[in-house]
Amino acid sequence: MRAVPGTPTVPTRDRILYAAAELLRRQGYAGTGLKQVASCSQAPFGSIYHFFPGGKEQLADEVLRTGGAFFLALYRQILAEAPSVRDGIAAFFAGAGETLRATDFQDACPIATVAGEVASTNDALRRATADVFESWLAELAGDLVTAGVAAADARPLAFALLAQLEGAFLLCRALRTTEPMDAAARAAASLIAEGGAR
Amino acid sequence: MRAVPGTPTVPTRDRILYAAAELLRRQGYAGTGLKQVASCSQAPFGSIYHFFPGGKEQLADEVLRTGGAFFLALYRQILAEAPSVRDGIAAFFAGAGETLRATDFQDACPIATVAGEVASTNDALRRATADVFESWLAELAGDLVTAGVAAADARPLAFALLAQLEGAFLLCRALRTTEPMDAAARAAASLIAEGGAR
DNA sequence: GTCTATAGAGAGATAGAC
DNA sequence: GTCTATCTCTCTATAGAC
Repeated sequence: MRAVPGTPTVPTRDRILYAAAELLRRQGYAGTGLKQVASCSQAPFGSIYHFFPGGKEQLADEVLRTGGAFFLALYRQILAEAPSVRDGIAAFFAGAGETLRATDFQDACPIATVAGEVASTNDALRRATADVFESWLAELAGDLVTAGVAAADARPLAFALLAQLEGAFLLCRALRTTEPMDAAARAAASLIAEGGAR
Repeated sequence: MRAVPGTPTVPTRDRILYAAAELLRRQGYAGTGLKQVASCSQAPFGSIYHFFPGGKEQLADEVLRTGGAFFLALYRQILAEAPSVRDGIAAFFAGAGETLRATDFQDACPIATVAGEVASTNDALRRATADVFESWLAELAGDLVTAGVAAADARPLAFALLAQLEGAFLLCRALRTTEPMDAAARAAASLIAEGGAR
């Protein structure tokens, strides 16, 4: 592809990855076709197989892992700007609700929809989602320990907070309200306080 | 169909509904084919369109609503056998974890996988999932009020408990552990106690 | 590397015999 | 009501020209 001088061009591979990420998170794995990925990314169909020889599964695997890493980076950024871990997590829940509203309830968790679909149908992709969830959990549990939560309590509390977030994402998308996310945010704050975090 | 004398026969329509429910909850909407439903229910393919003239969408709609009603009945039964609302909800979370283990992490929420898929892609089915979630929420919030939770707090608390359950279902299926459900159960108990329920 | 055409399988849906 | 055959469409994947 020839770029207009001075216009930075997004590489084809990245365009494919980005378009696939959007489609997968909204429509799921089985519901997203590679033809649709090609048209949305403005890439020729053959390029998908050029850059992802493993086909749909390889593409989805990379989408899940890079999407998971991106979401983790977002979390880290929000926490870095917050005065405390408690406030940071509260800000993260608030931001999730705002994003839902701003995107007409389309942009929620980048991997949840696919995770539900592949958990019992595709073990390679199931592992990808498990790796991502584990990476989030480890980060969150570490932050909770930093905030003063007892080491033995940090992992269960992190699981509860992550479950609260994921469940609220699903309910908000289904009901088209942020009421569940608001309730989840309050519950999360309560659980964190109960856990003894500063 | 001719039944062996003395052998009660499950009606074809019910067999289709039941098989579709199992497949949809494991594989999702786009991932489940009507041919597969026909073979799993031991029904001829044409019978699907005979009993469900609206095709796949009508079938899925009925599956979601009847599955939701069945799950609600299960919840009611567990609560009826428990000495208190608190104990009943705890028993429900415990039962969810046992079912996950007993079914190799396949039987979780009857509608969550489809709910995630259709939230942004099929408004009729999205409404079906929303109606089911709302029915569960209303029941749960009512029980919390009965247990002594202030009326204004019951609905947010019910949302948080439902989100806790749904998020834990997803994490358990992805990670193939009941650790998230155990953590969710503890968190739920803590939230209920905080809310002032007996 | 880019792009098109097509193979081969499987989907949802329908028609019509029995 | 039961069951089969088939239509049309779309999917993943591949081959091969440029």
